[in-house]
Amino acid sequence: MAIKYAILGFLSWKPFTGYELKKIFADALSFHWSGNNNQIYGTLVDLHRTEAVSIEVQQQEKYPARKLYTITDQGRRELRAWLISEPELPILRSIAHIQFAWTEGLDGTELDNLFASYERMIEAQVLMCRETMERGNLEPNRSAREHLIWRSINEYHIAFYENELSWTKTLRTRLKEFA
Amino acid sequence: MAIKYAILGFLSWKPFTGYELKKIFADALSFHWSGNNNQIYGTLVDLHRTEAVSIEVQQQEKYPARKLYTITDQGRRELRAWLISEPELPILRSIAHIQFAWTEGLDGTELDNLFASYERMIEAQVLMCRETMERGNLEPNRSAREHLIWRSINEYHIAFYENELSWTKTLRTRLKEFA
DNA sequence: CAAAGCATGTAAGCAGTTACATGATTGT
DNA sequence: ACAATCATGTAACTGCTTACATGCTTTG
Repeated sequence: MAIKYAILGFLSWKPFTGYELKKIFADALSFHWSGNNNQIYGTLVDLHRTEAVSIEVQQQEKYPARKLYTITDQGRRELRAWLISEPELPILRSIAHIQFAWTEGLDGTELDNLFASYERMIEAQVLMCRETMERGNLEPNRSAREHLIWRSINEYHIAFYENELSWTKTLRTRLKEFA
Repeated sequence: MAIKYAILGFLSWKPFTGYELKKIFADALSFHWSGNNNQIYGTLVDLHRTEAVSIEVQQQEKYPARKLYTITDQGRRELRAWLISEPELPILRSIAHIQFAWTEGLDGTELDNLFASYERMIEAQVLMCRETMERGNLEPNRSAREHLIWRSINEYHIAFYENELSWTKTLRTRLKEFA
């Protein structure tokens, strides 16, 4: 249940509504959830049930009422306990690599087409990441230390795709010898 | 349903039983499924229902009967169609990075402990990957081209964790300035 | 004598996704 | 007129995981 702590993290910065959190997750580079309602609204209900957050319902004239969630002391303690607990290993899953693994039956052109198509996708992804990052994806920025960490995490994400790209290019070049 | 094609891939190399496939997935570096029964036996039932594989039941004296699965022409066609289809983007999810993102409330020592613990985990993972790879994780090796692809995929996996390791070390060093 | 291996399969559950549902308001 | 934004929530589904269940055999 990591999304629980991702949400608690945002609320430890400042109060948000479910709708806002949903948008944050949908645009985020490094918070990898899709930002679907089920998970966010559900987790918020759960956090409220366990008294990790409190709710303030704000009536509005022109728009539907919004629920502003604020972290409680209990919530801060829970978050802190998680933060100092054993981290998890990162997970990498590359379906495309499985595709590549079983290409023995393809001829040179088919194989190169596959790699070319992959290269284009990764290239587009690198550009998208850069854009998202330059668009200055919202960030707490409460201290130089925090800023360094957030920038490093974002750069790591771009580097991941750039690395994938250069891997693909190298392999593709080397495969030309078999054409 | 990528595991379906991962299994079809292995069967396009040579026939296997469910039990063998399960072990293959459990030990594999680059086929990231846990190798749990539900998925493998279930997928095999499915592949048989759609006539992508045929079953030969082999009675044994001392051990339970085994079902040897062989790919059919239909199965080879399905696999081939998938192989030349649009690849998927690789997925990276690092719960630990979310942990790092919300450490503003930790003091220098707590933060360094967290990073140190992460560094140790990744180091262990790199070693494990190397071992798995050197133990010559089974590989079709039907041609120089195929061998190059498989080696590249394995090396990519190690490089992924090595890259994570150097990222962690760099960030950790830079964070010492804030201590 | 216990643990691991051979070999199959089932049950229960979590995490995450897309799509549906409502209904006013604002922008193109 | 149509789409998007604001704001909440629900339903149905996929993918994947751990754990359970059986029962014989081999190894430590």
